[in-house]
Amino acid sequence: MSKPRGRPRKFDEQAALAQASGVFWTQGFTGTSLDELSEAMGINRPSLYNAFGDKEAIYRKAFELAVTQMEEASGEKLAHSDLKTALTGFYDAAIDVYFSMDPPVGCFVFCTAPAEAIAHPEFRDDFSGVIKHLDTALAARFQAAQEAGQLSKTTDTKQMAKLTQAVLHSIALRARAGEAKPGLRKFARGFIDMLLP
Amino acid sequence: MSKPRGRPRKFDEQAALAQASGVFWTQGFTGTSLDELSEAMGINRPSLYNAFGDKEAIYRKAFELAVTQMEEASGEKLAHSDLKTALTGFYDAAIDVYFSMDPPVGCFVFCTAPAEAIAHPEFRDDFSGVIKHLDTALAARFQAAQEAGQLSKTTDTKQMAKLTQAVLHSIALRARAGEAKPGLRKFARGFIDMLLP
DNA sequence: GCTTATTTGTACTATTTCGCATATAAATGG
DNA sequence: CCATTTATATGCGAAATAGTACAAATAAGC
Repeated sequence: MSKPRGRPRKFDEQAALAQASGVFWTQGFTGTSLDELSEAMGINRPSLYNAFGDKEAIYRKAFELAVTQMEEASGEKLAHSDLKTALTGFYDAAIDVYFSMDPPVGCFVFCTAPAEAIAHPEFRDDFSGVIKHLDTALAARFQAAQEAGQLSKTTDTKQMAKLTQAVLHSIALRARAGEAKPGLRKFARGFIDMLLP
Repeated sequence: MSKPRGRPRKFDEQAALAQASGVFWTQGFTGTSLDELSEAMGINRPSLYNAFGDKEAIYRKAFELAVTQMEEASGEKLAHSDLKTALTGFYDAAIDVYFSMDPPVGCFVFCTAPAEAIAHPEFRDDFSGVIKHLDTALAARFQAAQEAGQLSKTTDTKQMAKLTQAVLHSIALRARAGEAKPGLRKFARGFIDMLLP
């Protein structure tokens, strides 16, 4: 609890990472220079290394932060007791994030991260982890719905989870391609209606 | 028909672009240097500029080539008279492309291209064009199935096309995340079975 | 054979990039 | 007040990068 010994930091670590996240999000890992990061985070390069490590480490921490925020926002919506409401809220939350910048940039995880996944296996593992985590979260939600009698016992919850995530993937990509928000929301609703008539 | 005037080229334009496509595919636009391209294509830098233009121009031509090959392969499968066979072939063809390299790299269009779409609006338009083109092709295929009596007249063919493409998007991303081929084929088949019971 | 047209290859430049060395600043502990 | 610890700031340096100038090479046209 005692204050750290040396000169105090001039920046907030989380806020700085949030800035870094925004830059990586729009420009990608290789497309972002340390000078740009330094500028956006308000920290000069030597302090960056001191606080976060090299460029890869900064990227992974920024990525993790973006994922955490995303999972918290959508996870909350997904927990709603009514499945249809839960799914609608889940997609809407994601779409809101995809359109949170100007111009809209789509998804960090599903649009930016994949490009670096081949050259950087650690990035690929981070990326793969998000997909798997979401698979299990969605499958668990569908299983809960089955037990609550909102869903037929015969439906394959894992397959349904993958399909639900597929729609999210598509929305992410379409948002980055420049499609408008209402069309994407409509697409999500159409899918939900088909799933839960 | 007469032979061109000056010194003849030492390389085949299409083959060289195919090589460039492979490099961009795995490393992205910013992740690829002109030296790497020069090396992979077997053409030194000044000749690259002379033949194709700058790095952006090379990228767009390589992208276009990859898209064309992809659309030809999957379009052929999609044309099969039986809808179920057509869709199965469509996905299998795509999956084969996604696993055609070692290690498997997933999709150029849906995994690599999106990352550059914000910084390069021309790339975004190329990317967006593929999505729209596939939307119309799939919708047309479903409409044909309706007219052939293989599909209920009440189904929304456009929505169905988007859903079908969503599954493709997801397969592309999962392939890049490192998921294995059989699981992705199974996912596709599960979707088709759900669509056409 | 000579001119013209085009490609190739070497070499160059200006810029950007990452990472670090070194010195200075700002805090705590005693 | 002094030693210790940590952060900041300036700036260096080696490597990579995009793009180009220029001369040599290789063809066709006449």
